[in-house]
Amino acid sequence: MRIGYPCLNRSIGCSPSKTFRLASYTDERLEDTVSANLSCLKKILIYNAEHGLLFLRITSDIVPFASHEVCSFPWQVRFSAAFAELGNYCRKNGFRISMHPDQFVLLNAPDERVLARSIADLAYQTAVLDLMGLDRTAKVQIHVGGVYGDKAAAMDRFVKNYRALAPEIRARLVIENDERLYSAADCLALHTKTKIPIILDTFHHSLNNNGEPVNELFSAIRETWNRRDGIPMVDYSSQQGGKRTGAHAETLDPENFSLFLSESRDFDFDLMLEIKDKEKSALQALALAWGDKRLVTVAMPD
DNA sequence: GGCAGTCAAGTACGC
DNA sequence: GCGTACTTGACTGCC
Repeated sequence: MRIGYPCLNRSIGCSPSKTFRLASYTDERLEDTVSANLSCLKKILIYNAEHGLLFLRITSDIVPFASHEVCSFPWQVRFSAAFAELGNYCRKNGFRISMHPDQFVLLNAPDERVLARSIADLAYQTAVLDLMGLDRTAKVQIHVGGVYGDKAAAMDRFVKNYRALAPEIRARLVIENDERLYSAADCLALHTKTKIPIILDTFHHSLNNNGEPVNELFSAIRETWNRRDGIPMVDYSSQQGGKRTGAHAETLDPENFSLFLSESRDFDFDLMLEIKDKEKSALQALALAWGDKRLVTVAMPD
């Protein structure tokens, strides 16, 4: 088990998600922004190595507008050496890496223009991981998509569109259960037709489930990841008190987290903490998990 | 410098 | 029909 957090680090004084308005796009602006974002990403990786946080989700904004038609800059060529260096650092430190396109990426969209934009974005995120030279344990995670008034048809469309993807995208793509439309059971049904690995989001599962016993679910999910995909990834969060159901917690709930560790003790996975205070919660989680036989560590964290 | 409004993108849901 | 929410954070114009 490696423990990590998504996208941003609030302690180090830079953001890897710098962007700009579409209206102010220029090649120069893009080049400067990506350069700054990659330099910040390097700082995050160094921080993570120093603190024993070995799982990181790279922000989709690392190359702003990368999959947009406005983007005419050959960023893959310009930054190939920088991406390779970041990837080397990840491998050297035993990091697990993921990316998570946002809610606009819909592989089962009936509208072909939406589908085309979605595939372009998947190609971009796949290219980032490929440029970093990461093996296929580095994943791009998406939700199944919309229902469009006919769930069976929407799932069939997912299968069809998934099968038509380029092999390099399929090698990285994984699906995650969401809190309203597609449960873990729905994802497992899609797995039987596509062999796509499944990321379990435990918080979403608590809001949208079919009453599965935890052990059965972890067992089934584990079987969707083959050796080349690495051990499963799991997203963890908990409910923020006083906010709408489904709102992610601002800070780690130690009691809830310890219970989660205990309930999942028979299963190994890499764990992403989707808590709003980011690395702070991840460090707390690492401390709470300390001594857990699953934990991968490089050194005792500070 | 600080603030408020707005920002590429899609869908579903509650009012 | 419209506003809101989503992993939300970051940019921009105005004071």
